[in-house]
Amino acid sequence: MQQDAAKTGKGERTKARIVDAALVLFREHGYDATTMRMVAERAGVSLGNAYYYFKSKEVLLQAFYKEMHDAHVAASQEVLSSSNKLHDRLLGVLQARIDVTEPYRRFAALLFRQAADPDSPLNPFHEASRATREEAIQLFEVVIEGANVKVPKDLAKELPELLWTYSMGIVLFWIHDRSEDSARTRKLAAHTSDIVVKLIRLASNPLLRPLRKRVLELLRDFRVTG
Amino acid sequence: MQQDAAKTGKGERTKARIVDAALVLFREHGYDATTMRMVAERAGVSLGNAYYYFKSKEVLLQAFYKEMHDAHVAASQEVLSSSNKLHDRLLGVLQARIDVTEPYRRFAALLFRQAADPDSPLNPFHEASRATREEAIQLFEVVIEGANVKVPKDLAKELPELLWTYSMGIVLFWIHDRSEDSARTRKLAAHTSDIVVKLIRLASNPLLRPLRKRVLELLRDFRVTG
DNA sequence: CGCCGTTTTTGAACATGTTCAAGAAAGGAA
DNA sequence: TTCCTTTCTTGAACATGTTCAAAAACGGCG
Repeated sequence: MQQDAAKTGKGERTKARIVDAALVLFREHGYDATTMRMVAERAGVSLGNAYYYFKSKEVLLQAFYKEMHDAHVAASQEVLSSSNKLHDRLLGVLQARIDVTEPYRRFAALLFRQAADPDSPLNPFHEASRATREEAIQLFEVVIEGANVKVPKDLAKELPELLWTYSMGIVLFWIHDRSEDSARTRKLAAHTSDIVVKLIRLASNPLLRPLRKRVLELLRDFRVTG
Repeated sequence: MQQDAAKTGKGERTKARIVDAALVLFREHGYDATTMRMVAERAGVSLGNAYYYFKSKEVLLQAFYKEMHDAHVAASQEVLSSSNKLHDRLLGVLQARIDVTEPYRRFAALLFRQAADPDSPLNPFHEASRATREEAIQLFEVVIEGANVKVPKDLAKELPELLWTYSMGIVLFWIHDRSEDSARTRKLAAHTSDIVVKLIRLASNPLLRPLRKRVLELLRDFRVTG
């Protein structure tokens, strides 16, 4: 059962070639300027063949996001393995994302373009992208687990997703941020992550259990994600 | 200087015909299913002529949004002229929007699709749509002005835009809401508007002035809109 | 009216995402 | 090997947003 490229199913290899071509071209010319014909040609297949493997140009983006996410996780490792302070870890992960995705700001905008369409399979809240989303949320699980904070069980259960949602808010701001090196977004992340950490500490106070319960229930009831 | 249709500049009339055709077709078939050729034909002009007046299909949407907004304002009048309770007024306006735009939920999704693109002229945060945005914000000015609440000056200045932002959040939720008659969004609006009103009261407390100042400053610093 | 610059209109052409019928290749069963 | 089914591949065609050069209509001016 060897996994040699030569042995891998032919289809698999063709598919990989198409993704690779798309990634290079997306990076080089951006999404809009990259045509499916360019992708097909670079991959050495016919136009129709590209569509045999990818139902639309849009789904080719998923490969790009996956790659960005992997890079983000890798870039997050440094902070996550060097500090156990919640604020450092949270802010570090947010900054890592900016660092990694900075050159591809316009792609992030596309992500939100899709996010707005309830029927798009790329919508991060959509069922079809559950896997991708859960992987992203997992990163925030790690952020919390490795931090020296005690959060009550009920909150702990929801916290990763809450932080992910918060981070999506940062991304949304970042998309519109025209400042040099995304300086404004970095500032926003620093400010708000501080507040978020304080809120978590506050919410963990046993005295606030009833209020916390009510708020968490509300959030659960109106959760957007499947 | 009579404004007879017959006397209005020829260009104006053609332009109006195109908009009218677009509105009817958008309503009937939706945005995607309406082609520029259909619009042109219905308007009785050539395809190229439609593009002479409207740079793209997208900008034709603006006319649609304008119409929806006007309908929303009209539908809001009832509550606004019958109650001076802040909560009733705020929730009433939110509900009016749901009532009015319910049949066009998919259009709202398009709005956010554009909102995600920082360069789109339809982006509600964009400079180009400042007029539209300010008109929408104005509605919330009325909501506050007619309510029997005293808010400190510094907060009062920002409040309309804050409420507008909040209402955009409700819209974002609504886009993904598949429940019958948008029931979930209505519930969300009821819950959150209550909280919002309480927060406004709380924030107006003179004792909280320093905190309020800090938060408002933060908001001003990181305002997304122009 | 006849001329000229501007505005409006047209129809054809183009670019590109997507579909599809038909053929080629691959992989087994007999 | 031969035949059949499934998988893969192709190239042409289609739909539609958009552009553009040229023609037509318009509006004043002499």
